[in-house]
Amino acid sequence: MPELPEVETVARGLRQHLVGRTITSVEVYCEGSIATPCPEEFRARLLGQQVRAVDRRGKFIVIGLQDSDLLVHLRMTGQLLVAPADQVCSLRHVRVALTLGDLRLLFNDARKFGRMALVPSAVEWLAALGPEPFDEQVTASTLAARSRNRRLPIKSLLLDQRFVAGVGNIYADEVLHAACIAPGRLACSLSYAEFEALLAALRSELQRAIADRGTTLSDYRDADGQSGRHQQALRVYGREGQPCPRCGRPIVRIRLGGRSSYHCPHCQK
DNA sequence: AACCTCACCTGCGGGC
DNA sequence: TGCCCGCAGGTGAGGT
Repeated sequence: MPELPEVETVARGLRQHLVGRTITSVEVYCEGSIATPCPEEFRARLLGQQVRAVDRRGKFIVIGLQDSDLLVHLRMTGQLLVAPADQVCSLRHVRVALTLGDLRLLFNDARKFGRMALVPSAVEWLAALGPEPFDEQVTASTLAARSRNRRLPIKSLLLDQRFVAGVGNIYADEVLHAACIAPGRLACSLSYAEFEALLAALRSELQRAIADRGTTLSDYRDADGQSGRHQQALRVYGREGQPCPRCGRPIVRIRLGGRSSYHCPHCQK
């Protein structure tokens, strides 16, 4: 579920609480939630490490330690929550818990899709990820060039984390609506002007969602357990049958790449 | 190589 | 009330 704006919000909250603290205990309740290394090594290597920084890359949270990086991907239902270490925990799906002095960092994840990975270098581990949408090197020209031979729906390309990092199903639909582009259009068929509109929409939609601290449809919470408020600003996602905010005609849901896609067939061409 | 589908899990809401 | 079905924001393995 969490996409770039939600992960950014979580990372900011974690940064505030965790930077400078030292990991004093590690509890792994679900071994499958650790991608690498093995749980024993994961625990041993984390103990005593001080948190240097907390960042985001695409949909990954990067917790920078002294000699390694702890990566967290929340996938659909993952949450990273900070709570007082002495507080009784009422969460039902805690997979990993780290104690840092008098704080506890809880990785809660109902569907067990999320993963933690302790790696020597986040930059190397995430090298295959595409550029951040706010990176200056991303321009309408570079997007157009990289789409030239791509005969797949533009929405599918937006969801490909190697194309740009951080876009998921909700914001892909919102961005395409803002840019007046139909989700099923083949990527190679977009004009230069459409790539300009797409990039502008990508940046403004993500920025607005970050300002709203993300979209909460069900599970998403920030590091302090708070919901986002961008769900009220969504224009198409989840709004099948409701009027398009731009032209008033009904929003339509289609199936694209196995996922629900919401769009306005009248004003998205 | 490029693209598509499905499996991975669990929970929840709607229909019967 | 309770059961069953379909659906869910992400990703990558495997098939075409």
